[in-house]
Amino acid sequence: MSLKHAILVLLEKKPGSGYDLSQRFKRSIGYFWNASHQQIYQELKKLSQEQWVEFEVQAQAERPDRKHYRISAAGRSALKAWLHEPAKPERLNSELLVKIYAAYLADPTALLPDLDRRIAAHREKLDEYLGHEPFYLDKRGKASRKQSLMHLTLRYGIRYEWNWIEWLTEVRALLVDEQAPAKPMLETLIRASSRKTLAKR
Amino acid sequence: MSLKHAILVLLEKKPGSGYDLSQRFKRSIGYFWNASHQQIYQELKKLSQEQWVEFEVQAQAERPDRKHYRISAAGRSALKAWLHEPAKPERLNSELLVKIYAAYLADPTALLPDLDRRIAAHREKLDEYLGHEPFYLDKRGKASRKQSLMHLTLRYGIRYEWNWIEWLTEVRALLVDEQAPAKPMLETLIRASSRKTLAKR
DNA sequence: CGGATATATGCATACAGTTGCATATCAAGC
DNA sequence: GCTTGATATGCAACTGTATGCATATATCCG
Repeated sequence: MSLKHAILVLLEKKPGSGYDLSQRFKRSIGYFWNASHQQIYQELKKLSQEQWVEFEVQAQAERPDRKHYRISAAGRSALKAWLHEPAKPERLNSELLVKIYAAYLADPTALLPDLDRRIAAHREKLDEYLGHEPFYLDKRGKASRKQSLMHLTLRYGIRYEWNWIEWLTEVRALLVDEQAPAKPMLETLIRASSRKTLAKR
Repeated sequence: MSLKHAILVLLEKKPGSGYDLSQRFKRSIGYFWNASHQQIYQELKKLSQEQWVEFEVQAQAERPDRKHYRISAAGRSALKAWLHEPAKPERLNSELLVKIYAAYLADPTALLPDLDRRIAAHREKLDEYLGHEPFYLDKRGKASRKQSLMHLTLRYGIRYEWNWIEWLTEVRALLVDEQAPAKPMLETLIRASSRKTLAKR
């Protein structure tokens, strides 16, 4: 499980409450990890039982009390140890892909609402992420390794969203026009690049 | 949950045993859905309780008995109904990305074994998927909608693996050379393409 | 004045997915 | 002869994630 570690990383960068963390999951690192507030609160409880985080209650006038969490020394070394452990292979399970694979069973337009909703959602995220990038591009050259790594994770998010948009647009074209889509440029690139890497080996 | 529906789709295409299904998950549609044999057997049990699938036991000499499953009429209409329901938004959680985000805490080479393992795994899958594609390309023009849809899901798999390879290679370069990677061509394409779509709206 | 949204935390339950184990046969390789 | 791997199915226990509910205050908007 790495929700534990995702929380530890966030707290290592900056302490905060469960609520703060859920905002940060939504607003800043959503391009590689998502967590609901319930998961976060439960995980923080476990983490403080393990002594990997500490907290102090902050009473607030006219606002509910906050538990201000920060990572402990034990938590910090657990994080470092985790970085040296092998990661388990990613597992891809996409409901939408299953639907598209099965789409021949229904009429061609049945999936259009889903497709359009998803394309719009990915466009929105892409815009958001592209809006974050100038921050990193501005300080090129003088960027620290930490900054460069954060930038790369953002670029993963950009690639991911863009990939979905391109592909879903192809699928949409097939369902609407009832014909195979024109071969997009990227496909050619993929094949060219992969032939190169294949030749190299 | 769509493991249920993934199984129904597979049985709709071709009946078979739990073992057969686990092979098909591994070998043919792994580019969008993965399931372990335990999950499959449990799900098949539930599906036959719901009367969405039927089975007959086939005794085999010198091999364990098989349960040969096929989809029922009720299962087929459940599948069709499901196609018209909205899909829930995809949720992205990548352990490796969390590690890369946190990599500044350890020495730069700590993640290299993970990266190399993952790059090799994605290359292997990419090769496998590229090997499947000629089958679809050969019958272009005379391909049915069903075939085209299957082809598109394969292309998703190809894009997915390629995307990982490209990006992981950038990350590796940063960790090894301790410098920001050269801006790859794709990144430029992404930005160009997105500006177009932004302008269109 | 009512409804939506933001702040702030949490419990209980259900469902999904993983891990470890168990059983049984046969073929291939060392 | 022994191990490994493929065929074939399954239980039990555990971990992880999702869903629904509960509470409390304040602000913003119409």
